[in-house]
Amino acid sequence: MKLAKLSVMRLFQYKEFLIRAKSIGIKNLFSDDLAEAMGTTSTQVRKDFSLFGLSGNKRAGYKLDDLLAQLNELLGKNEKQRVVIVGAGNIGRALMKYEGFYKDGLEIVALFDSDPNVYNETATPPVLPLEHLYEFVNRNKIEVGVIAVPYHAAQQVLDIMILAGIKGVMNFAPIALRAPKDLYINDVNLKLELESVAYFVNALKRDRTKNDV
Amino acid sequence: MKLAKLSVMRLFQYKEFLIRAKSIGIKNLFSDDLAEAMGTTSTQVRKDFSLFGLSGNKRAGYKLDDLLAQLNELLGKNEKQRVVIVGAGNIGRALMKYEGFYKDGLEIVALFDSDPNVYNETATPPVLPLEHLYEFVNRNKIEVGVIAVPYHAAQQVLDIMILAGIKGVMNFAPIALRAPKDLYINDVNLKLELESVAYFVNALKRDRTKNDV
DNA sequence: GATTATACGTGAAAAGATTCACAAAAACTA
DNA sequence: TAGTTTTTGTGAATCTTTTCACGTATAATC
Repeated sequence: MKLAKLSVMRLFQYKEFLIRAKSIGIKNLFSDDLAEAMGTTSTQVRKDFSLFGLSGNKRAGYKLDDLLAQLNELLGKNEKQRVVIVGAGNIGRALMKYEGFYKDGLEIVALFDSDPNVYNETATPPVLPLEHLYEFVNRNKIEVGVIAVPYHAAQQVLDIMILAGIKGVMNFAPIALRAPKDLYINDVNLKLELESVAYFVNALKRDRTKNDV
Repeated sequence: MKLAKLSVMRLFQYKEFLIRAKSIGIKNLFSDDLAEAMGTTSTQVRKDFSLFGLSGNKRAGYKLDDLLAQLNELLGKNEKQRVVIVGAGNIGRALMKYEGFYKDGLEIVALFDSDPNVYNETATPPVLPLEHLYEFVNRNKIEVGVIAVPYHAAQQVLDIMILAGIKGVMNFAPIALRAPKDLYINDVNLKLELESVAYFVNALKRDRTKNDV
């Protein structure tokens, strides 16, 4: 299957919305309703569905339960995915504490750090010494990892992850990591995202004042 | 100017790399070096530069100091941008504690929350009651805000921000916000990002086993 | 049961982003 | 200083994603 990354991301969002819609008793909906809720267009919604073979009923739209079942099948709700986080700093701990993961099949099973002051083997999830990363991942067959360490340590951590069998990484370190291409890397750079907001605010302001003249 | 969002984001990343390169004594470099460091191509680098009128020297590449000066000019390093964060939960506090912002022109001037237990007016940045958001933003002419509240509160917070004069928002709430189109919104959905990693790991695995048969 | 209205599904067109290909400028060489 | 090499800068081509346009199925109405 082609990796239609943006469509997949939207499918997850549709799913999220459908779960909420279900919880308030909605049984049927149209692509327009989804589009409206997601800030996109009904065509986009239907195109995404079309790409992945999700279908509804002409004239009557979609049955929420059916659609949700199809999405869960497609997005793999049933396969629980265990995740390790490396770096127990601000971001690592924020992710750890986020309760929303579990119900969607994501389980944070351990954090790792190089600072002995933060070790806590009895917590859930435990915070373990970085030296145990390889063995832990390897033994427990973990496939997804989060890198939340300073940039100078990130490549090193990734190399261990790869050796240990990790197949997909969410990377918060602001650096381009080297990896074999069968590893899936998702870079998330929060500073960059915030900087870009500041930039566009300024850019739009400049634009506006220029046009006023 | 056209909003070439992806190019702008890359420009910020080039800048980040240049700062590091400068700190280890590099004086000149080629588009190839930048590309290599960023995991992209030299053509992409030059195209980005071309789009924004950044130029170097044929055959001799780029003088690091010149390039950095041009980037700072373009990306507005000099204009300090003050930011408020609404929501003093895990993500809000993680951002607050991140020290990397300040040196790049971003200053977190206050957090806001609805929970009296987290108020702390004397801290830096202070954590203030949500009711003060409008007045604070309005009085201090803040233009950038971060929404790090649960999804059901996000629209309400945004509405206040808009009234108070905010022009750009980084939104961590997993919901499509309604806003006039002169407001710049950057949605960041961490759960979605992690879910998608898990999805692609599974998808690639399925693919691989299928091809092995 | 025939007619009509509505919303889906999807090729085709458009828009947006990346890569190609090469002319031209600058530095180095002899 | 003439010739060669290297790297930039950018139109054109390609690839990707989104939007358009419309045929078709289905529910509702008469």
